[in-house]
Amino acid sequence: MEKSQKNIGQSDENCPVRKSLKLLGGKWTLLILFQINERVLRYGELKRCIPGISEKMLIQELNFLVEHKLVSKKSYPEIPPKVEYRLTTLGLNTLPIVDRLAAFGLENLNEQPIL
Amino acid sequence: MEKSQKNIGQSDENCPVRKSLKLLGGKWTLLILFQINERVLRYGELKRCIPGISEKMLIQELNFLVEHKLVSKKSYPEIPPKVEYRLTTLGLNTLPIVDRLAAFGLENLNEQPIL
DNA sequence: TATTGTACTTACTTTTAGGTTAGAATTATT
DNA sequence: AATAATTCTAACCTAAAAGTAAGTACAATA
Repeated sequence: MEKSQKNIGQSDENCPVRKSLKLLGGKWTLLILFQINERVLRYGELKRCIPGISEKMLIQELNFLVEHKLVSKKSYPEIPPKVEYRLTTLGLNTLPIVDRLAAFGLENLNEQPIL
Repeated sequence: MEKSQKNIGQSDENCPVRKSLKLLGGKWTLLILFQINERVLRYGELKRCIPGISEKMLIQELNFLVEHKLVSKKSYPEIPPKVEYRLTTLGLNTLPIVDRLAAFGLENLNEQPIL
């Protein structure tokens, strides 16, 4: 194989799957994006949407998502505080991934407690 | 809200996204499925396809994938050993997910070292 | 003045994932 | 007799991810 030839089927650091996974591969990441979806959700609502997540993890993930421009955040100067989260355009672009994930789950992981 | 009403937008343990993530959410899982794809690959080839993975992780993941019926394994009684891996029907069903992941990476994570 | 609601923050501990290194098995080759 | 080739195993260790629990801020409300 020549040096100049493309490394077909080789997943180096520039592999798009790897890059996506680095951004979206967290335990809660895609689930949170899925829950926000096309809605506008307050922090508390979101928390109720994802039973089992700890406040720490939720905030941590949300900060990460805002930092990486997948989610935008709007705080209202009120007491008690009010904060809204929604997907950015980039965040919306992840929805096809989550949709496939959901479809796979529905079609292939019915009932059976696999793990 | 009535008790009998569906918990719309609520991600409990039966949420298909959560179930899929439980099965496919490992660091290397989707990448390995992506690499195998529609090919038939020997262990060594696969290893070369995924620079950076350790032998331990690769074997561990492959065992996991075989155990969960996403990948099938065929050993030839030869010395030195020869083992082939390929996707099962279930494994092939995950490819749309990886495709979306790849597309997202290509379309949104160009060049910029985000992480 | 005590309590409630909301969105966090901090410190600490535990769990899990992942990495490293070495080695086993077996036959052909040098 | 040593080496290579290939697929895997086992022991150990570290670092990152995640969980737990408590606390903060501030005004409204009771």
